[in-house]
Amino acid sequence: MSASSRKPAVAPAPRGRVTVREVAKAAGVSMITVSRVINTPQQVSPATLERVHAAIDALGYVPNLMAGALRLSRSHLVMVLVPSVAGSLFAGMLTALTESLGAKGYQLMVGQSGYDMPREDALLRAIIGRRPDGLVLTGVMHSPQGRQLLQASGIPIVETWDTTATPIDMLLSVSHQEIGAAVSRYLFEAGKTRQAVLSGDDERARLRADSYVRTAIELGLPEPVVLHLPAPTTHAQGREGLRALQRTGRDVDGVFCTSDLMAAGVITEAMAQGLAVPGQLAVIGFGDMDFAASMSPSITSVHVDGAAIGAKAAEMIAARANGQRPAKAVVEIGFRIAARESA
Amino acid sequence: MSASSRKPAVAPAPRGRVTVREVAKAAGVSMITVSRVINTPQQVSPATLERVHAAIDALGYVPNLMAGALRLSRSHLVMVLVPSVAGSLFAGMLTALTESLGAKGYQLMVGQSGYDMPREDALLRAIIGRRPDGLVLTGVMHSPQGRQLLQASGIPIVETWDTTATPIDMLLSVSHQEIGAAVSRYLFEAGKTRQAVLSGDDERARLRADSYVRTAIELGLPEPVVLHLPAPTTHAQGREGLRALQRTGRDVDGVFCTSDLMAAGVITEAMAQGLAVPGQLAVIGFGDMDFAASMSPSITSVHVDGAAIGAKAAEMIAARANGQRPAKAVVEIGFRIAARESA
DNA sequence: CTGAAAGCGCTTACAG
DNA sequence: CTGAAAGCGCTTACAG
Repeated sequence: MSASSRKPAVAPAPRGRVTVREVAKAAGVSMITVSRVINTPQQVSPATLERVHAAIDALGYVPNLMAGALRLSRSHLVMVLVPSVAGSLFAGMLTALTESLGAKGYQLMVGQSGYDMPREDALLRAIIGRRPDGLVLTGVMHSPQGRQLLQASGIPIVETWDTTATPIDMLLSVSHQEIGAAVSRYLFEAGKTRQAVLSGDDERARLRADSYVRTAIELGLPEPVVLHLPAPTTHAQGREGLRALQRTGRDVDGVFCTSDLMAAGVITEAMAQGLAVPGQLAVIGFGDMDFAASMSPSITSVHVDGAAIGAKAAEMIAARANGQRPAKAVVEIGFRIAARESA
Repeated sequence: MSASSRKPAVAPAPRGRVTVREVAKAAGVSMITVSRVINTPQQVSPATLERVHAAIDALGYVPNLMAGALRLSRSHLVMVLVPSVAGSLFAGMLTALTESLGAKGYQLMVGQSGYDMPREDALLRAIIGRRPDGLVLTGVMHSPQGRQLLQASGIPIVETWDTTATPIDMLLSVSHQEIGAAVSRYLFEAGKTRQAVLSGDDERARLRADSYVRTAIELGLPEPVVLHLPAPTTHAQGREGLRALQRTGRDVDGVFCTSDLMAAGVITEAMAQGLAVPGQLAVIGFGDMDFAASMSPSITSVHVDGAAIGAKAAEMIAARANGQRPAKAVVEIGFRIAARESA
């Protein structure tokens, strides 16, 4: 008895699912032809095309994309890691990514990383293990182990919403340091000299807050009061934050909030107390959420073009997947302060 | 020359990626043993374990999850389709799904469907093609083709955030009809008899709005004014919506907004006009977003427990993936009106 | 405790 | 225009 006549070494996977094999049998053609009908129909005669399509419809065949991906080493999958899908800060980027990638034949898989870039390998391995054709990271990866794992994977990677001199691969750079400095200067030019900052305790918000403080000092102002609050920051934290600021006994005439939701909370609290905004208290937010322009008073906010980040990231990854190197591996995204009523 | 001595029929996939083969060679063991080190380490001797781990680390090996999934017909992937990742209405569900599924060894893939359940096959085929171990749909699928494709796929499916007598598979039921009716009654009991509704133009918002209108009529009130606005609805639409309502010339003392963001906009506009809320105009929102409780006036809003939906969906899918049938294929989620200052 | 062989479902360069 | 065979990277029941 030859070895190959043994009972199959492995129990077959649960049958019943339709595969190319069943379609081929039903249409009276080979599996190759079925594959061609799906991928390169121009190579198939009209009559065959019709027979195979009929079989596909009759059997409800949907090709297994994982098998194809394995064969071709192309998953047509791009992953993006955001701190939280809850916050709307990255909504513009996610929408642009979905649409730009969709147009290029990729699907987007959204993962949540929490508010700090994960230092443990687990999440990274789960990502690399799926062999995405690209990976978009919100923030830059600092952990040497993480960087090495990603670099070794060969996956095209775009780090964004932050900046670094040593990107893993490609970078869509946003300088929170410049943002913090610009906000302090903006308030200073508006005559606000007693500055404070309500900051989320995540890495990038801290960068904005620290730079804001440094700049105020450079401008010769008293050192701003800083309050750190757990990210993701909320409207309620804005209200409570203003009260906490007041409890410090320091007189404050301008507050930078590292999110618009917090800024709205500060304004709500200020108005409830009868404080004039911006007269007695100027407020600047971050993110330029939809509601910032439409509130009363409208909220002055730092605008970062998330849609541009998404579109650009999609482009870079698609280019790389096609074997091209992008024109530039590092692109500056920039920001602007949308000046409105609150400051 | 035998057929098998021909040059390989297919160009090999881009090499250089580390596979079990390389690890096995480096550790001086078989591929099977490497697989065991990763999946069932208790079956491997300590000495071998150590050698293989050393090889894995040295080579930076990360197992290809797609290959494993293909072999085992288990992707450990669950997909969820939401109208938009931008809106925060589903944030609680997404967070709960991510966490509950993560604890069970699944990864969540978030897809955007737009504000109506897709009628075209394209998206559905992209989903089924990935062979997820479960699928969570925001809303119910009406299209017969879509229903059939999904049913035939054999993928455990949870429809939610809506209700139907004929679920494809499992259902976490939310009745927008009951919600609309409850809101109209709530306003009526608060003495508001000249009711209006600002509704998104998506399917579920329409259900709430229509039921609200019917209920007001049943209560003997004049037929409410209805304004439909493009989803996803915004703060700015709330402000403009109130003005549009006023332009109809109808006197209104209670408005149901099918999102909290719109409700906040209506309140902003009312206050800008010097209207007392809720005295002259009561406002009720939907979604019970974080900020609803913290604004001033705080916003009365319909609360649906999204986190419960996420956790329950994860549980149902995991049970089904383990071959169990869930205790109940249909579970009522319910809602409550969080009574606050605005109504 | 360790290994050989088969197969998950697909696709492509070559031959006819 | 159509088909045979090999192989993408992994895992498992059986044998030793």
